[in-house]
This record gives sequence, structure tokens and C-alpha cells, in this order.
Amino acid sequence: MADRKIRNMEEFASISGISRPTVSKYFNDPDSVRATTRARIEAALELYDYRPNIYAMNQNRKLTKNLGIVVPLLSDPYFSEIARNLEQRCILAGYSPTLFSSHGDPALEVEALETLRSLKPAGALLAPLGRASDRRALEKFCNDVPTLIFDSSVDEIGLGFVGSDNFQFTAHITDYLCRTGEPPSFFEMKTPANPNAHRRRQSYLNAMASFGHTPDVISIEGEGWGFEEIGRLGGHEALSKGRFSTNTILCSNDRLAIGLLTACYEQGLRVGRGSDCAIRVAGQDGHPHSRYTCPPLTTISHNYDAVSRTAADVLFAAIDGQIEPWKSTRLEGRLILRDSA
Amino acid sequence: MADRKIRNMEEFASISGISRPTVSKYFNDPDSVRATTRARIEAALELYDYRPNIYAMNQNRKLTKNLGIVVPLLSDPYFSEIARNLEQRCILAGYSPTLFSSHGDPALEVEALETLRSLKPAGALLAPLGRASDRRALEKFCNDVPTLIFDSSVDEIGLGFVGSDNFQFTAHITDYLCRTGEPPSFFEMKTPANPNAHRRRQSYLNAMASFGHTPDVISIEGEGWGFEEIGRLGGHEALSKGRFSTNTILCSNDRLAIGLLTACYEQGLRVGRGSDCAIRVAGQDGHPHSRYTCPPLTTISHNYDAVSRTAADVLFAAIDGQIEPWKSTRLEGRLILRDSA
DNA sequence: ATAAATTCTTTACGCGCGTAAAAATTTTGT
DNA sequence: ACAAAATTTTTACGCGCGTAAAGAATTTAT
Repeated sequence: MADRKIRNMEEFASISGISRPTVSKYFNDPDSVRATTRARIEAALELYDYRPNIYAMNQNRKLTKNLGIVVPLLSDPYFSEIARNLEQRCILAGYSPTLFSSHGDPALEVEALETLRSLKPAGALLAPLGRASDRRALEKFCNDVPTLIFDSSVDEIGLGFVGSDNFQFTAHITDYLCRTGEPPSFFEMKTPANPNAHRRRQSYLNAMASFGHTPDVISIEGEGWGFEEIGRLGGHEALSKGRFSTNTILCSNDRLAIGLLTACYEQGLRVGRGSDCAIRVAGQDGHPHSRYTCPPLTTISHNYDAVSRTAADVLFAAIDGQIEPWKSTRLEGRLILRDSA
Repeated sequence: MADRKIRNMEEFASISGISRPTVSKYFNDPDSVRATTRARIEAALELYDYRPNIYAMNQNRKLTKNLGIVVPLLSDPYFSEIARNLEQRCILAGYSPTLFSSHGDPALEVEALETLRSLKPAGALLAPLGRASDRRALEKFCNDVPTLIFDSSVDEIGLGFVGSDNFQFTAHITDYLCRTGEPPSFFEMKTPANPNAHRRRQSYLNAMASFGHTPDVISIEGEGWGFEEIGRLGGHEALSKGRFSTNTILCSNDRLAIGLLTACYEQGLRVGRGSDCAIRVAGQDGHPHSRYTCPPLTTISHNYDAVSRTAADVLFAAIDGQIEPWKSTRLEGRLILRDSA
């Protein structure tokens, strides 16, 4: 590899003996130039390894291939997992995804959207913070950029919504718990960040009513995104004050359940469905970590793959010009039976 | 807020009655213009909320304020945590960080660096994949962009290296384990992705030798970044074949330990330091999740804050022109005593 | 071989902004 | 009120590339 440094397309074009517009055409679609010129360009590419500046490229394109992916919190493995999945789909479809995390902060969420705007994206996949989100900012962004909302819905903005069917989630796992033991108490945060939490509580209430059981909701204090610690502390308090009316606890999400499991451990309570166990604990989400708790956590899992595939497909279709009315797609979860309940 | 859409700085300038170069100057440093003009601009800003295109801005600057942060795998909470920490420091220092994940793939790591190049970054913070990294590509990048390597070192490239003192880590926790019970066996992956693993094994061997104990290294099979599952499977095999020579196991990292804890649970082994426990398990890293395992994991924790602060400071200093010779900074870890060992 | 079709080169402009230099304006000092 | 100093406006070019149009060159068809 010759080590002369190529500064721009102009230089690369002249050094490879091809005109710049043709080189530009090549980079937009290698098949759009004659085979012989393509070969010449690629030969030069071998020698000088030049790459067009992606940001300059997108500056003057009518339709860029940029996509934005915005998630509330990358340090939550649930989001990092789904973000990774989405990124790969975008790349496979020929787009250049850029990932943003709101870090749980509504101001940063708006910031991320503004930065994203500068990329002139062809579209965006956005998982809003939820309750705390700046609705107006999101809506404005959706008006300018084809945006698919996923994970947690915010009004009827954007191209549509793709997420999990939280009613089905909770109904399904509540049903399972009722059939296999005492009906569950419901363990949740009093002021959840995510609107899905409300759906889950409601679904729990519905399910319990339909089975003829008395519901028992324990709403614990705690702000922010440190769900495990919130669950642990709330769990300690609830356990020591005997606030659970049954021996079965359905948590609003897996991270809360993980914290509760720790609280149980710390109180010497054996968790599981064996006769030697004092308590059953179940979560919701199918969090990547739930397999490795002790005991492994029974949960109802998002269909990660289907959610991200559907979300990506809807966005790609919209970018390709297929206009569809706003639509909400909610995918069912899969019950994962493990030892905790 | 008037809802006329501003397309570019030209439009915003004319609508606010200020010339574009002055507006440009304002955005680069609001204090560089007269107070009255600043007020006029900001008044217009209230009305029309325009934002300069960040990518166009950086196109023609000699020194941008862009920074790149590249980590091997965002779905590992260790990296997402340190990435978040670094991002905030960059923002506070007035930079615009962009986060990239290699997703465990060397090709994507190179891709990320190439994309990053297009941003004309003032600098980069890079945590290499390790063994699998394309050394030459990294080196070339470091030659062009002031880059600080963190977490795992690769030769003496870039401005320097900041990470944890893996020798101290393992020596310290090995010492603790020896003093409080049986000397530990060492549980690791045979082909670890991260070079730190080798230092930890070596340090374990050294420590055991210095205490006059016979070392016992169990190297398990497994490729990739699914450490928990690797640890669980390897743990099952090692446990059932009786390959641990003592009742104390020091894992090469926390994620492996988490998998091993699950294996212990599944084999009905009680983990902890109580007399009723069959086995002690310790990890290394201070993984965000280690607090919530059952039992909570004894580990030696990275000084996340100091690592990221030092890394950021070294980079900022270099960007500000302070030329220092290449230097490796390795920070000590803090022993976190919990119930598992 | 010749005409038609395709592809390439040349030329030129645009994206949204940084930045430099000279001219015009405003502010400051006295 | 006046000159000096500080700021702003005007003008112009550059960053790295997309893209359109017209003409030149090459390939394909007959």
C-alpha cells in the first residue's frame, strides 16, 4: 500500500485517473459505472485506501442513507441489546445508523434529536424516555424526520409504533402464576419512568379480576433508572413489613425483580417453586441478565428479534415511499419458565 | 415561537438582522460578540430556535470540538457505564462526544474508526477489542488522531494508556482470599478476548507463589463475548468433574463469576463464606451487576471514576497542546467485600 | 465500418458553515 | 465633539462532496 495520503475525492480521482464525478458515482453505487472503470477505481483503492468523508457526503444528498437510533439508556442491557439488533439490521439494509443514548435525561433526549437532525437522516428509530420526554420536541422531530417509535409509545406521533403487548405480557404471566400456585402480588415503582408500567399494572388488575382474585399492588418509592437498587430497597421494606399478601410476586419488570431477588437473599428467603421455597418471584421483559440470577428468573420475554425486525421494516418501507396510516403494532411475549416461579 | 422554519445560518442571520459571519462568531463563542448583538441574536433564537448544523460546522474548522469514544461492546454494562461517564466529562469540557461500539467485531472496530475520522475529531478515547483488534488499523488511526487508549492496552500506540492495574487487582484479591480461607483456584477462559486476562492469570500465579501455595488454573472453552454463559457452562463442567482443587474460586472477571454462580445454584451448591456454604466465589471488575447477584459478589472493582477522569484529562491536555511522552497509567482497584467470598 | 447508445469528462453550482481581509459602522475615551 | 479603538458588515473563498448539463469518448448494435 503506497503511503501517500489522500485528502479528498479530488486527489483520489486524479491519482486514479478517473474524473471526480465518476468516482463519486462509484461510491454511491459501484455498479453504476462501467466494469472497466470500476476495476480501475478498485485497483487504486487497493493502493491508496481512500474513503469518502461520510458527513460531507450526506451534506448535499437529497436522500441520505443515515439513520438515527435513540434509546433512553444504553447502560440498560435491554436497550443495548435491542440497539445492537437494530444497528445490524440497518447496516444490512445499506444504511449508516448512528446510536444515541438519552442517558435517562429528557434534556439529553432533545439534544440527541437535535444532533441527529444535523445528520439529515433518512429516518429514525426512537425509543422515548417516556413520561419525562418533552412531547412537543418529539412531535416536532417526527414532523421533520420519518420516525418510528418503539418500546414505549407517546401519543400517535411518527410513522407508527412497534413494541410489546404489555397487556398480553402481564395477563399471560399472571395466568401462569395463578394456575401454578398462589395468585401474585404486583410489585412496581410508584412513579415509573416508562408508560408501559401503567399498562402492566392495569393488565394485572384485569387479570386478577377475571380470575376472581383480589389484587394486591405494592408500589414502592424511588426515582430514576437504578431499578435494581429501587427493587432491592423496596423489597426489603415490603418484606419486612409483610406487605405481600401472597407468596408469589410478579414484578413490573425484570430489573426490579433482580433487586427483589437480592432482597430476598439478604433476608434469607429461599426463592423458587419448590416446596422448600418461601416465595416465588417473576419478572417481565426477558432481560438479558434474567437467565443468570439465582434462581434464574421466570419472566415473560419481549420478542426482541420480532420487535426490532418489525420496527426496522416499517421504517425502511416508509423511507421507500410506502405511505401507511399511523399504526401501532404490539407483539406478544414468550413465557420463559425458570426456577424462580 | 414563530414557526417559520430556518434552513440555515444565512436565513437566521438575515431574519435576526445580523450578518452571517457575526452569527457564526456568536455560535463559536457567545462572548466574542458585543453584548448588544449577543442579546439580539439570543432574542431571535427565542423566536425561531435555529441550530447550526454540527457536521457542517466541523467541516471547515481547523480544530473541531468533536471527540470519539469507542468501546468494544456496549451491551456490557461495564463499558456502557464507563462510556456514559466519559461522555459526560467530554460534554462538561465543552466537547461533542460521539459514541461507537465495535460490537465485539474487529471489522466493526475498524469501521467505527473510519467513520470517526470523517468527523475530523480533535481526539479519541479508544478501548480496543484486544487480541482480535486490527493492530495496524489502530496504529494508523492513532497517527492521525490524538488518541488515548483505555481499558486494555495495545502496544505503545496513541498518547498513552489509562486503565486498571490488573496485577494489583488479582494480587490484592488473591491475598484477601488466602487470608480468609482456602487459597483460590483461578477460573478463566482459555482464549480470552481481552489481554487483561493474561495479566490477571500471571498475577494470580505470582501471588500464589509468593504465598507458597500451589496455583490451580482452570481454563475453560468458549469464544465470543457471552461470558456469563461461558462461565455457566464451564462452571458446570468444572464442578461436576471436580476440577477445582479448593473451595474458593477467583474468576478472571465478574461476568464469568456471574455464570459460575448460576452453575453453582443449579448444582445446589451454597455459595458464600458462612460455615454452611460449600464454595466461595469472587470476581474481578466491580461490574455494575455484581451487587445484585445472589449472593452478592465479592470483587475487586475498577475505579471507574478515576479511570475515566484520568483518561479524559490526559486527552484534553494533549488536545490543548501539552505534549507528553507516551505513558501508561494503571489505577488500583478497590476490594468490595460482599457475601460470596 | 458506421450509427446509435452508453459512459465518461468537463464545467459549474450547491450544501451549511468557517474564516480571512477590507470597508463601514459603532463604541469609547477625552 | 472628535479621534482612536472595537465591532460589524461585506465580500470572497474554502471544506469535501453531490449533482446536473453539455460535450467528448467509448462501447455496442447493425
